[in-house]
Amino acid sequence: MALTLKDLARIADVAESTVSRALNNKAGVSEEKRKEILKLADKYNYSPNRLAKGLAEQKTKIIALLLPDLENDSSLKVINTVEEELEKQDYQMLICNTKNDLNKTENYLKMLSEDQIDGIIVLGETPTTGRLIQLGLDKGGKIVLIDKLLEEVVLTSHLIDHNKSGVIAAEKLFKKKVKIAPVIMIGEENDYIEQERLKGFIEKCNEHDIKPEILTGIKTREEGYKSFFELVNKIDIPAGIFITSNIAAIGLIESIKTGGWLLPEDFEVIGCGEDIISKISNPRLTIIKEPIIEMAKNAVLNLINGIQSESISGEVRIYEPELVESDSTK
Amino acid sequence: MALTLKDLARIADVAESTVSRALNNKAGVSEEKRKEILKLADKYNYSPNRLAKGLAEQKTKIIALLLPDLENDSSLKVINTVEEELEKQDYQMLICNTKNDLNKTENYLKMLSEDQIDGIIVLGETPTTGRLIQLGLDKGGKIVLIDKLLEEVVLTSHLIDHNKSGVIAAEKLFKKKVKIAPVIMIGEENDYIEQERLKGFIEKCNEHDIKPEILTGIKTREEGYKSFFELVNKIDIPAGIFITSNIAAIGLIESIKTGGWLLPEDFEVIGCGEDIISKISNPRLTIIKEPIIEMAKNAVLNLINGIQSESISGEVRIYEPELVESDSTK
DNA sequence: TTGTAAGCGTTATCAT
DNA sequence: ATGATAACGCTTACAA
Repeated sequence: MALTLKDLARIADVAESTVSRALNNKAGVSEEKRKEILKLADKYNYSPNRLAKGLAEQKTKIIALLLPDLENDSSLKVINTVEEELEKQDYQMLICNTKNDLNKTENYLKMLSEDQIDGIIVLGETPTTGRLIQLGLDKGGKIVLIDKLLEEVVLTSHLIDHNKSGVIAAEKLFKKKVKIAPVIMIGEENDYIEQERLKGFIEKCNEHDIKPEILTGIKTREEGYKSFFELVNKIDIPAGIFITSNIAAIGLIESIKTGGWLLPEDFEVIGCGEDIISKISNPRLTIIKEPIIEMAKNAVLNLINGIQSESISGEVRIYEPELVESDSTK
Repeated sequence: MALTLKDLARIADVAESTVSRALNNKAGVSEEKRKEILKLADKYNYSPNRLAKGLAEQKTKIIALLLPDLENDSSLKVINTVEEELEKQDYQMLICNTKNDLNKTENYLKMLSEDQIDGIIVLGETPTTGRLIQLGLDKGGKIVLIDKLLEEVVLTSHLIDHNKSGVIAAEKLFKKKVKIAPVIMIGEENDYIEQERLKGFIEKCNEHDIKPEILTGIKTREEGYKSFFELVNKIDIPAGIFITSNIAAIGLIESIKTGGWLLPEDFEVIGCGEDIISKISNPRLTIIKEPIIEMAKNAVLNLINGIQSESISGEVRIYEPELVESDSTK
């Protein structure tokens, strides 16, 4: 159907190897012949077959992105960034949504091992078993992690210092009203990330000799809304609140306003992660920003670098979250 | 490195063709041998090489999803749905973000034509030239469109009746206060989709012998906010507003409330598209829902069906938008 | 510089 | 039912 390299060789009346060299800018062809071949390739609109190339070269220039979900803004950001970086380098990306399901993950890993892909980027809570590393090792450990812990041989782990998030939030909430216990609202109680944030928050509070108020299981807008009333029953003085779920923050803000309190005058609120929600809340949410775009970018660079240099480093990079102030704090 | 079919054949002491038949459940192997081979394959953890398979079979079980951006919720929904459906059928997906850029698109199309992918799903405003069809024809026109117009041979076009969106919105806004001109706020003025919505809206208004108020260029939250004041200068009676950008709707709602008006009592607001924003607005936004998930699902089904049946139908399916009432209308 | 031929890991055709 | 072998489209020693 489509023109092949073989056809091109016949047309140019040279050997296939010569065409291959010419097309790939490799030494061993006279400039004269190369130009001629390139012209013909262009004229006949030749396009190489990646499968054949991959088979011969043992590399595909395709990498896979394993994600735990496709629900939130940050997944989208990562996809976006990874895609952008890959495209620059002529790589392509397969999206694998594991949905936090081990079966689906296994399934994908099996597919990927068949695909001869060059590398994998694993994001966040994607559940994995030993098979991940097994697969990786086949290709020389070309795996990069973003915000995920794994005691396995990987190229690079890009981690967020979630503890620091808690510290920063506590620090900010303390600034002006030292005597009031700040509040932290987290989602899943035994989630590693939430635990880290919580620890950092508590630590910082302890420095000030104060015990923070802790509410757990606040993930939805409704839970955010209700949590406020739960809160005002416990404490009667306005305070600062660090709430890790932005969607819950929306509910929280609503309930504060509904209750007749002023924001940020009475209650300061800090969210976590810069997404669309934090931008459209009213007032706009002050947040602890996690540099996921930078992380994703570096992840891709690391991966491609690792693929091309055949090295297995096993490096760990820690990224610091950062306070981005908007109108929900003063 | 990894075990190949050839190795397996040697181990089982049979010909490669026999192993291939056994592995692929094809006729021509005794049950006895098949079982034996399957057991060995399992034991040695054999996994086929998709590249080689693809090369031999001339099909890859990979399809590409071309999108105009990776910014909004609906892109995410489509990715999510497409991925889900494909995974069921053991297909994989390459994400190609064209960013509404013809160069990037061309680039991708070139890559894709090298990839020997089995099909393409093109979403929305992805800019395309004749090369798309050219590429498609090579593989027999395995292209499916979602919410995109293209006068080219494709398998199926899945289109939203955007005109109807305008009609439904106008209808709803009219219901109770027949004498007041409803308002429509759209974004890009010469965007096809917005034009259709506008036309439908105007048509319906005309049925009631009323000229609607039309505001264009309302895309951001800020524009939504300001548009309200622009509006109250023109009309002095509370009215209903159909605003096609949800993010702008957030601004609009804010300004209405800031202005001291009640919502939905004074101003009814209808948005477009069911995304996270419409759910977290306060009050929750009544919207014209476009069935993109259903469309995406059907698109995948169509595509895979088309790939397997080698047919080129050229069908068009129209999807009707639907009013989903929340609290911003009464 | 150029060509020949083997090899990448499968499937498919044709004998046996 | 089974096996040998060509074919898929490319790269890459090795020869010439």
